[in-house]
Amino acid sequence: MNTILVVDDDPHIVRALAITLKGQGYTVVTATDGQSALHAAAQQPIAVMILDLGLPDMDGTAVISALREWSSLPILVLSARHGSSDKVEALDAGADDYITKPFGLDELLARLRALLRRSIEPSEEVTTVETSSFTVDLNKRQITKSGLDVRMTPTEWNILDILLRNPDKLITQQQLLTEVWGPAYAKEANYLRVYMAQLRRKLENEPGNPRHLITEPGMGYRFVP
Amino acid sequence: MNTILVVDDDPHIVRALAITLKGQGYTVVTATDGQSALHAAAQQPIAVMILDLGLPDMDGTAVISALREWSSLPILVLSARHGSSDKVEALDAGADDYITKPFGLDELLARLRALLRRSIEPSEEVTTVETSSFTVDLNKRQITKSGLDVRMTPTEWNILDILLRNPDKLITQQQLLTEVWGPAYAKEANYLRVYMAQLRRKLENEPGNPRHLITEPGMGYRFVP
DNA sequence: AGATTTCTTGACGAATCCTTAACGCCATGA
DNA sequence: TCATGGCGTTAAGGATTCGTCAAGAAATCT
Repeated sequence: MNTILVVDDDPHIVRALAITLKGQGYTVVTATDGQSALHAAAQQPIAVMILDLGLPDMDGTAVISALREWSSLPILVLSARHGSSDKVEALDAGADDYITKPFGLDELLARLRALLRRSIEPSEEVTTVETSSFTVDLNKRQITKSGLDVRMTPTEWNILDILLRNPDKLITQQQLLTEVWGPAYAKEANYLRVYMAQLRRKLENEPGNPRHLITEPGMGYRFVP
Repeated sequence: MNTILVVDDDPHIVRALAITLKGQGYTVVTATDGQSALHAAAQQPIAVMILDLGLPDMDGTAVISALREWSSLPILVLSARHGSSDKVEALDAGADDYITKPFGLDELLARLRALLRRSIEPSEEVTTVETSSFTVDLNKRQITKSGLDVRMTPTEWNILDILLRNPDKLITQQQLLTEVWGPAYAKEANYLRVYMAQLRRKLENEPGNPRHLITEPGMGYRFVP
């Protein structure tokens, strides 16, 4: 189910929110400062982030800006500050909604639903990709090659997923690195070389002479069906 | 530019909002009741709808539900009612945001920007350039010439990208050199000669007699579709 | 806690790309 | 006619990037 990331420095609020959200059927992940919030967002796919602006280690808008460097997940801001300049600042930094404390739980949940409703749309449709040497079901995360199932590690999946959802499109090394490892790793092209080799060994008929996972020297990689 | 549809039964508010929004560079369309609002939304592409809940002819949530039957455009609700049940109702009917009157104009504008930011994404620009001898998809970075894919090196692509995004426009050698190699190389016209020759060999039917990648002696180069 | 899988890191030859220089062509003007 | 300057073409070296392998660290599972 959808995973919500709750970020607040007050453990009471975090626990109360977590209980409420779990009661609604969401999966909940928590953080109590900006650094761990960013880390948590990079670890797993998050559907919506609920962010308190008053964090101990860094400014709330700084968290938003840092996240927006590499992610477009919806952000719902909680804040005790009613000043309109705070709202404008947070929204323009990249937040999607802003509620002031104290707030009604039912309103929070309704706004959450509104954000989730939008973020569901784009996926679907392209669920299964077929080539001459392998078949991938992107939703079930299942790969078949000549009748046999192929297992992928999490990192391998992330890379493959990006490439397969953009057939024929050149994906920059930077894009791949920031999407999979985060913006701090944008120059570690080693990783890509290692993982592309593994993907080819698992998927291509002739790993040394790939026909679907193509290298564009100096630029990036491309999936050709 | 983006078109905003303002719906409110109070003409004063409509006019005030319209003036403010136009001042921000938006195009504004107005309506004072639910029926004409739905009609206006059907007439033209609307980027965001700002909707007052207290309309004379029909309930505000009814307008939202009716609109959501066929459109997914972002809706920002204005309302004098502070009750959380009103908010939940409107948001669950399909609204994307909810502000209670009285509201700060700068907050309204910030929330508007947040909604617009999200709705821009899906319109992936179809940047594909076609000529009599080759086809280029600038988004995918893919080039086709008589059915076959053509590969480009990073430098070749940088030059081609600049020329193709400015059809019929003369690009000086300085511009190309500074964009691709940096300002320190602004006088190394050798590079351009070498790379233009390679581009022509890969793209033109008669590389010695180019029809699309034209030299303007003493000045620069020009792409002619 | 131990075992297994996964991730990170470094090094090397091979492949690719960039730079540079040399030469021929053509138009212009002395 | 010849000299000059800008442009096109080609080829070779040196620099960069890529594929591959292996081994230790970290994370995950049992």
